[in-house]
Amino acid sequence: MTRQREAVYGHLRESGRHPTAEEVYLAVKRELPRISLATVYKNLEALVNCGLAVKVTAGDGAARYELRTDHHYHSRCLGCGMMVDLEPEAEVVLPNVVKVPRGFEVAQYRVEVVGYCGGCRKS
Amino acid sequence: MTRQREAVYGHLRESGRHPTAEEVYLAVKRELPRISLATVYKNLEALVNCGLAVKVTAGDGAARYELRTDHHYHSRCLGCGMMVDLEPEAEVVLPNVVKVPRGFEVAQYRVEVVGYCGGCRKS
DNA sequence: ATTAAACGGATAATGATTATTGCTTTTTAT
DNA sequence: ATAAAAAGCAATAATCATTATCCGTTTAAT
Repeated sequence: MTRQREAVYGHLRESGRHPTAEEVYLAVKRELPRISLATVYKNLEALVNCGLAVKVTAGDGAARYELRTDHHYHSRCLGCGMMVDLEPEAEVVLPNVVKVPRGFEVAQYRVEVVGYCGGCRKS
Repeated sequence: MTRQREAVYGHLRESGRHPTAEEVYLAVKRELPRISLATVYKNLEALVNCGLAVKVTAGDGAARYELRTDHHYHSRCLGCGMMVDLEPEAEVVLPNVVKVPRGFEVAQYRVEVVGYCGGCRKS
């Protein structure tokens, strides 16, 4: 845990959001002005590898990162890309409701609700 | 519907797979050797815009395309990136099992089972 | 203290996708 | 039928996110 990695981790913890690598970079730079974007990427990857953080690839643009918590779902806004955690109303174990191909080893499953947030909603 | 667009559409229909833009390009090139990768991208985008096809962004690598069908789920192999349709065992209406934020307009939801296919499975 | 390993910073490279440009084909209006 | 306009194509350049490389510096082990 170096100062840089601590700062990256700290931003994930304090922001409580799902920032992109770029956003983490801009935020951490205020504290460590000499940090490089590549360092942020490297430290985010390190945090993911040791299980402290999770990388959520939205698909359209940049990947987003968050601290690892119990399994939950996300909503994603097609307008601004904002990502928000969703609380499950009922626990659903996805691998039980779909037919997984023979021989397929399930590592994880993802559920994402896509649409438009209040601010971006088309009027 | 130009010859090029027809060929792109035809490949999506006949392959029955989830090819990337590159794979569509290579396949269509056998029929229309002068076609350009950019044309394939543009036509894929046009097919998506008019609702004939769906773009499925896996997150790690290139996006994949398929013809629009009724809603279904996907599995994705972390080894080779292969994507396979999943038949639901039971119909689950996702927006009913999560709390969507106030004001959020749900356009679609995605379910993805991630893991390793039989061929890529770690022994 | 000395050597090796890990890390950080800067920059270059890569890979997927999108934008631009000029040309060709098709469509439309006369 | 012919001229003008529009749409589409191909090639290439540009962009964006991410990863690799290189080298100097810090940290850890002996």
